[in-house]
Amino acid sequence: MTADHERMLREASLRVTRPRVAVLSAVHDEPHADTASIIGAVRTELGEVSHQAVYDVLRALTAAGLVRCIQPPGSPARYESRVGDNHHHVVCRSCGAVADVDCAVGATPCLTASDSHGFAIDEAEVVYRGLCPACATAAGRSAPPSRKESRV
Amino acid sequence: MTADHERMLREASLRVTRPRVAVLSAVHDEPHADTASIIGAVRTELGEVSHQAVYDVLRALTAAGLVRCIQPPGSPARYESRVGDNHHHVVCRSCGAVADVDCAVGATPCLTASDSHGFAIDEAEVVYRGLCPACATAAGRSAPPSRKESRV
DNA sequence: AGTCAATCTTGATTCATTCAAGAGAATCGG
DNA sequence: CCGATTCTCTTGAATGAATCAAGATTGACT
Repeated sequence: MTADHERMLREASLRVTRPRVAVLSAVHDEPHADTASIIGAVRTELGEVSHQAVYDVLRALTAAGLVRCIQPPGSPARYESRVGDNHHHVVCRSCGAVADVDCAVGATPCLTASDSHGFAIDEAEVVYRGLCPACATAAGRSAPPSRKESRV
Repeated sequence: MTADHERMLREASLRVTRPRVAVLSAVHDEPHADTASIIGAVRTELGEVSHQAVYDVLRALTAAGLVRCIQPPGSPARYESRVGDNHHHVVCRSCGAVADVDCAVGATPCLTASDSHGFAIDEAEVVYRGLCPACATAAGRSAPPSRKESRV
């Protein structure tokens, strides 16, 4: 429902425009979508929209805290709507799929650096790497599938 | 001391060429150097060397486990010579400086995800973000940081 | 030395992202 | 409701990292 998204924009003191609502919907509909997928989804809904607009919107939404940007190496930027909680990501080495991973229960061990070299650390992001179920079984018998889209 | 680096290459079954020795030296001399810096260092030592050669060499060295590639968001790829131990990195939000951070607890505590969604996780990389000492003091008196809450 | 395969050079290309300038639209005070 | 203001979108071009392709060199082994 777009009414929710409109309200989210207003509450974040952002102007409500159709590209913004569409981008927000796209990120909610397909978590971990990369920029190209988002542009595609927005254009499916609204017709032609400039990629520049999508980039601007994503930046504004990220700055407002409505979406979160993750940048896995070897993949374009991806966005997700889960914000404000402490969760990380696992990225498939083979196909690039991304899934959410809640932080290991307990004391968040890795967030306590032993020697911070004087850095004022305020955030830590953990990226797990491995094989997704599909690629793991595929690798067991033949060549793994080539890189494709993110899938929850 | 190029003799050591030559030996490292031979022990990894890699051909010993001047570009390779120079790249290996550069990575050892300047930890966390980005690709452009490495190209610069190599050219300072050898004269003109194609960037393609440096890319190829870095890939070969990474595959052989002689160097490690880290890819902080918003920065080109960086390389370091510390391999085989479990350590992570802290990246300055302001200037992009990178420093090593030893994992606080035990050997590989970060590999314990609470729910792996069936992924076969074999590695975890932790990226801490914050301000380096220089940028922290600079931000203290001039432009104050506009950062949001520190969500771990 | 001679041979072969790995490596480097040259040059072009892809891709994600950003920059710049102007047209257009959302919000707010009247 | 309406105009003014400011933010947002469109258009078009540019940047920068990294990759691809083809041919020339060169290291390693016999």
